Amino acid sequence: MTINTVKPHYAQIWKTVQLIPIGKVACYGQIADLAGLPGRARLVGKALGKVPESGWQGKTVPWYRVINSQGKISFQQGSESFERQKQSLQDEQVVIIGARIKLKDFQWQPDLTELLFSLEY
DNA sequence: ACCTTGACGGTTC
DNA sequence: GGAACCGCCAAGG
Repeated sequence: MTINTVKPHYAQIWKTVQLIPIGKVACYGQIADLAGLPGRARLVGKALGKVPESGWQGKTVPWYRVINSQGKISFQQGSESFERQKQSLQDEQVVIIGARIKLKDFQWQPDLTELLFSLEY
């Protein structure tokens, strides 16, 4: 995957997702805001669906750390994707009841000053 | 250029 | 909680 073949917005979203720490989760809308695309939560979902398996810019993209604003995994329960995401999160000690994750305990709360550097604004 | 699709979100009931 | 409704708008056909 080269930078030339990728939509700028996708790249920006993937880059932001790479900042979510192990064992934490973020909401689609939250990622959109941090990526400089306020209100574009749906675009984040789309972009995650296109995450290259091989990773992006040398690092993997932890797509499974992104859930919806209600604290739930967005895939339909029981689907293959759902189980894969749930398993990946549990592997990082994230507690999941059904499809629900307690945002209060596991939501990523980024340090803004740190972000300024990471995102190279 | 027009139309449909989305791993969404907030509002409201 | 949860379901229905509507706004959002880039991307892909």
